[in-house]
Amino acid sequence: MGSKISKAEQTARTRRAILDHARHLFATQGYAATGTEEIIASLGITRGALYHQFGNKQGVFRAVLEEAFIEIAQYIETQATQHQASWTQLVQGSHAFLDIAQREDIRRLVFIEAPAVLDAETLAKFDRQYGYGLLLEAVQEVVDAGELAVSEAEGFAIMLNGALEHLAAWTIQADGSERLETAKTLVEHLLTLHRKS
Amino acid sequence: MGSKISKAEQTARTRRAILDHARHLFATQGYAATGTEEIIASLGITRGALYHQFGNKQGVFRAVLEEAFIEIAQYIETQATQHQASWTQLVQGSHAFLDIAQREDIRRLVFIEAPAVLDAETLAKFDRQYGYGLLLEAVQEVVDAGELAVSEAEGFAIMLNGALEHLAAWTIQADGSERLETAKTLVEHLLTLHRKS
DNA sequence: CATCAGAGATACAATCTGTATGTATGCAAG
DNA sequence: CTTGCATACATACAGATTGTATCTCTGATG
Repeated sequence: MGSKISKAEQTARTRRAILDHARHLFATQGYAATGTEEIIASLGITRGALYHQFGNKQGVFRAVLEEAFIEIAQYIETQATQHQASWTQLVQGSHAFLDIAQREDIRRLVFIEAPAVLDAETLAKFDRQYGYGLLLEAVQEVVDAGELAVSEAEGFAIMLNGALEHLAAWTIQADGSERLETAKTLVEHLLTLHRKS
Repeated sequence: MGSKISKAEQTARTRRAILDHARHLFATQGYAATGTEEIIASLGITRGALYHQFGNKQGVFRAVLEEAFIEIAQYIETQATQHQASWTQLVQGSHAFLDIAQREDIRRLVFIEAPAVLDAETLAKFDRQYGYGLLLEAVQEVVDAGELAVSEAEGFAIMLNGALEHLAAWTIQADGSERLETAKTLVEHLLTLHRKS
């Protein structure tokens, strides 16, 4: 009958409220230190709604993490596709990764909490879809273009991925953008050294 | 007076038993999924002993982790010091890292669980003492010897560290030693490219 | 040998997750 | 329109788990 909001709208609002608050808590306190009670506090709902929408606490984290991953992938995609050459896309994509990883919440969720909270399989799926998978594609294209002298594209992409991740963590430990610039220089230099002459 | 064992011996046995069992459980099930009750089960003691020796569950993990870190550092140290040249030490040390990281328990404890369980400060201390800190020293020596063309030794060490860590995880995902050999080749190639001509 | 400190056991309080059950309402079919 | 039902959510409860407080026992020590 005549009601304020539709059922789908209700669901959407509830999920959004939970996801937003849970993300903030997971990113600031960590997964283990955040209770389901705390997540729904001051949202005007009970734990029943949370369990109905997400199944369990891990389900909430999985949903939160996927949104974080999507943000990463979208940002990098946006930055990289502003260039034509596969080489430039790889370099700019790497820089974009370092930029987006400056965000504390993303780093904490994706690199600190996620590996311990989710099983390897689920995490690998996300990583293939939004993380390492995209990097590998970018590397492969440069290799196919004959501009990168690497024997094993997969291993090289893994190596680059690890380098980027740790550099990102390093840049946050100090304030100012000096380290971020240093990191970008180091990565670009590393890629250049592997460039086919 | 005349008793079976001394007090110090008693403490040592208790701690060792807890550390061994806890390490196995933390490494196979993860920290969160392992209860203190489960840790002391079949050790002939109660949770009281565990809390007396380690304060809390996190204290047990911290002790377990430190032992794992020490094993890593010792193995790498042993392998690296078999060579004289700082350059060779860096290369062989990197290879040694990949070797020791093949052990599933070490990888799980140090790279998956530790970042989520311990606070950043504690983890950083361990890393400086047994992990990244030693790598940085090795890099610095090569730089000082004028054989490495890097502007920022610290950043380069971080980058190398990340590359090694992810490569190690990658080599375990498949069986056989092909990936391990590939990883070693990739790292050595990376270092060689940065070598001062 | 008398005392004390350390090791460990026991019992309890406080959380916290997940589930089972109950209720109201949007929505679709007749 | 009304009847029926599935969905969304609330409530109450069971089970498990961490940490602490208290008590006991026994080496170590002067």
